[in-house]
Amino acid sequence: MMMMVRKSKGLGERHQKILDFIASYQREHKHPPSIREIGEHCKISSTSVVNYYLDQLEKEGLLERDRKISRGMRLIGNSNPLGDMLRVPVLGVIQAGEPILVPSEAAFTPEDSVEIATSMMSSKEKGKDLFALQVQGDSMIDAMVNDGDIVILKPAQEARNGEMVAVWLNERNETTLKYFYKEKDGYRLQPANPAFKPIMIKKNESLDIKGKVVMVIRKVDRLVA
Amino acid sequence: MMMMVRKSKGLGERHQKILDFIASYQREHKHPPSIREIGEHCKISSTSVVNYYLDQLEKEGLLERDRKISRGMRLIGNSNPLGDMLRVPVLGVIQAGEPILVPSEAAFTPEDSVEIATSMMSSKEKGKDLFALQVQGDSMIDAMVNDGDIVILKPAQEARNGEMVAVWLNERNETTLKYFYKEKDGYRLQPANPAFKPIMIKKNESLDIKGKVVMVIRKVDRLVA
DNA sequence: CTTGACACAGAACAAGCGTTCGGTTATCAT
DNA sequence: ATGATAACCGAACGCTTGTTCTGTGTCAAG
Repeated sequence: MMMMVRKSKGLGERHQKILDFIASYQREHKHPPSIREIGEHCKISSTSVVNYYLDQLEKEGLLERDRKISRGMRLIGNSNPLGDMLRVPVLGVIQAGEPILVPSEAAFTPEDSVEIATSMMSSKEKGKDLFALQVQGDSMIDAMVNDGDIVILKPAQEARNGEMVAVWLNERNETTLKYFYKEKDGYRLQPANPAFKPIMIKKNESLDIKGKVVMVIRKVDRLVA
Repeated sequence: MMMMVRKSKGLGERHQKILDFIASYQREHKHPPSIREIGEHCKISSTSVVNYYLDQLEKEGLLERDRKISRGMRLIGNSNPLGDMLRVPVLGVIQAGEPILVPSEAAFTPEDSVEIATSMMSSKEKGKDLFALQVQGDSMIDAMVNDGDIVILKPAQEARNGEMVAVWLNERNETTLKYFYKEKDGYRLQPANPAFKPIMIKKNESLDIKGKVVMVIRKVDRLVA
C-alpha cells in the first residue's frame, strides 16, 4: 500500500526512519547496512526507492555516500555513532607517596585503557605514547585534581614554563602535579589553585619529571560521602 | 619473488604490515579496505594469500571477520581507530553571574559539540539528553573546576544527596557547581574542595537546579600565565 | 632423499550489492 | 480536466568482492 506524503521542508517520516535505522544498525554491527537491509527494515520493497531516499538525505547534508563501495554511506554530524578514538593505557594509580610509573617501566595490558575521542586532543598529542594514571587520595587537590580523576599524560623529562607536569620529588618522597616554571636558582612548581603555596626546588635537588599532563577527566557518577 | 619466512610465535612482518594498513586505511576512509586493496598495498599479488593472512590474524585474536559482507573485518582492541561516540552539544559558557542555559532554552548548532567515548559514560547517562558547558573564569575553583574546563551535564530539576549539580542562585545572582545535600530547614551546597565553606539555602529561597554534572574534562594543552 | 607444513600464487566462480530503466499511483497547481 | 512532480515499484544488469581450488617453492625433520 502506498504511503504518499507530499514533500515539504525537512524530513518526512520515511527519511527519519531510515536515518534512525542506519544509526542503530551501525551501533550494533559496526558497519553500515546495505540498501536491501534498509528496505527490509523500513518496509520499502524496492532497492531503487531506498536509493531515492538516500540521495535525498545526501542532498540534505545528513548523509554522505561512497558510490565506489557497497554499504557506502556515512551519517554526518551528531547522528553518527562512530568516531575516531585514541586508546590510552591506564598504567595504574598516582598517589602522593609513590613514584609514577611510565610506559617503559610498567607492564601494560590492553584491557586497562581509556578511550578518548581524537577530537578532544590537540594535534600535538595525537599518536604520541600517551598514558593515563588514576588519582588516588586527596593529595592532588592543589592541582585541581580530585580523588578518582583520570590524568592523561605524555612522557617527558623536561618541561617549559607554564606546562603542567607530573613530578616525583625524591627529597619529599612524593608525587605531585604542578605547573612548571624555571626560576633563577631552581624550579617553581606552582599549584593550579592559587590558594596553595608553590614548591621551590633548588638546582642541586633532584627533579624527576615523568610526563606532561594533557588532559584530566573526572567522572562524576558516584556519590561522595 | 618469494619472501618466505618460517613461521614463529607471534606476528611476522607481513602480518604487522597488514594490521597497520587496515588501521590507517580505516582512519582515512572510515571503512575497512577490501582484500584486493590490502593485497595492492602489501605487495601480495593473490587474494587467497591475503585471505590466508587474515585468517591467521583472526586466529591470533587481533581481528574479527564478518564472512557475510564485503570488507567484513574489524581490528580488535587498541588497534581499532574507530569507536562508539556520544556527541554532546556545547550550549555555551558557564560563569558565575549568569544563569545556565539548558537544551530547551538554548539554540543548538551541530557544530558546537564535544565527542565523548561512549565507554567513558556509565550506562545511566548514555543516550540521555546530555549537554555541555564550558567554564569561564575562576569562580568554580571551589568545585575543583577550572577556567576552560568542559562540564558535561544531564538535565535535572531535582537531585539526591551527594550529587554534583549546577544551580542558579537568584538571590546571589550566581551560577554554582556544588554537591547537593538536603538539610532539615533547607539545602546545603557543598564545595568539592573542603577548604571552602558550603552555601546554605533556606527552604523559602529559590533553588533552580539546571542539571547534574556527570563528567568534567580539562584539556591541559595551553600554558597558563 | 622423502615427507609434511608453511608461504605463496593465479584463475575461476558465485554472491552481494547498487545502479539503471521503465513504469504506476497520488498529489498539487493551473 | 490536465500536466507536472513526487513517491513509490519490480526487474535486470554489471560490478565488486571474497571464496575455493589447484598448484609451486622452500624448509625442517626423519
